[in-house]
Amino acid sequence: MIVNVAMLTLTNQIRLVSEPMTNEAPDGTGRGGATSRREQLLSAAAELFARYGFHGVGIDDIGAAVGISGPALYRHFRGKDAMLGEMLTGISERLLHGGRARTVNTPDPITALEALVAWHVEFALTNSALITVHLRDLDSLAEPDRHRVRELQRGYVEVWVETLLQCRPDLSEHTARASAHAVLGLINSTPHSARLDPTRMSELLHRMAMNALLVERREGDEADGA
Amino acid sequence: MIVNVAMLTLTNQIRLVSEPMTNEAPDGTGRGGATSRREQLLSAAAELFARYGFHGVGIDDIGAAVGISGPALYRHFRGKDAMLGEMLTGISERLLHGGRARTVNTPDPITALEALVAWHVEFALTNSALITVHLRDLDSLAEPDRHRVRELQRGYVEVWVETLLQCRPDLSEHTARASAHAVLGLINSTPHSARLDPTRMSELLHRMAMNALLVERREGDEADGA
DNA sequence: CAATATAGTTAATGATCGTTAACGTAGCGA
DNA sequence: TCGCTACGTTAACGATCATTAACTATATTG
Repeated sequence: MIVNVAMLTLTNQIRLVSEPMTNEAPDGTGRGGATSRREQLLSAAAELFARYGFHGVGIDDIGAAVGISGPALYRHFRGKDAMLGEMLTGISERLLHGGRARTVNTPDPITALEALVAWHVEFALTNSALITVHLRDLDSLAEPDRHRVRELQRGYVEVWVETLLQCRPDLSEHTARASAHAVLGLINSTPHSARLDPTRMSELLHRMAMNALLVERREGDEADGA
Repeated sequence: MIVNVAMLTLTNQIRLVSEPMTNEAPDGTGRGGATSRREQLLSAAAELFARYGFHGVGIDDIGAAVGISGPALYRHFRGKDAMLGEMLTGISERLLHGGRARTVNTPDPITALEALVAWHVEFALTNSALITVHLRDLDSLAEPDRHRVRELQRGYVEVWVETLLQCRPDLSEHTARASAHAVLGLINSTPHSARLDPTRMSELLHRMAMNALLVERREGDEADGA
């Protein structure tokens, strides 16, 4: 339904002729250095989910994207839902831990905020498919995973809110949270954007984000209390 | 699959008991003043598509959301695809025409940019479901509609780029386009955001957007030429 | 009042899709 | 060499879902 039929059959042909039959890590858990089948599948699925949405991608499409066909996927994942779950919890954990790591032991709040912005910009530019899926298909997740992802997301936003409040004591917590969401939206727009080269794009997003966050506001912002 | 079963059956009951059987506009094209069935269906579908994605919503879910059941939808639309098509072309046209209308006959470029920001902020706050669908399900569109929507989107971004370039002659066109996308991402983040009350939210987004756009840059931005 | 258009209903159909079953094979350790 | 495991394959199953068919009721109109 998605890729052309030529590619479906061709990849199979190619696999039989030229592929050295996965000589990387012996175990299926992907502990080895080279990219295991699991990682190949997750990466391909992320790309497909980003473009067509979770429900718009079939198991056969995912398999075909890495040169295997259809149900072979069940040798590596418990199912299609499990792939999405692993994908989203993975990205959420990486974001949260990266954000935390970059804000502790900083000399002053502004430096911490700069580090946070730099971290998210770098992540979004490097993993744009994951960013798209994480914005798009969270509600396609089954309950145990969805709750976990939401908690991780909340924690990540909390890192932003705390850092921002230290830079801007004039803001209410509500306003700081809304500002954080807005700037994350700005940075996460990269997948849809006409991109410059990575260096310029990174600089541009960084500067826009900092200036959006550090605007001086006039009187009466935190009047709404709780 | 989406709404609970109780609601599905209950709405049917309620319809039989209390609904005055659509006494608004006589024609099905929705020319009348009150909301016609078509508009009810479009609105409900937008909400559902926004939350679950186009492929995640069934025809029965859409019908149930307005108190009719399943295939009754085909009395108003040629199919599910046609609903999405109408939804996305509609929103894209409204955005483009609104943007154009607000930038002609402005005294100076900065005022035009303010008007553009105000327009998009107002639109995004008022139609957050449509914004989400339009970011999310464009690729679920069949070919004639998709092309049209993309052209309208491109035109809208072009309005932003032209206005921004008048305010910021120091920017290259590439940089202006990337900036426009980024600010649209900032404003479009509203659906995912912990919202303040509309007035404060609107002010916050407006101020953040203007400051993101009107940052003074240091030397050497437009050096990349074409 | 008959006729017709409008807007519903339920049942059936056909395609798609996730998942499982049954089976094959290459590599490897005892 | 004998099995065991990892990793594929294709075929079948069952559910879901968009769409169509067949039918009903209400309201307007000549």
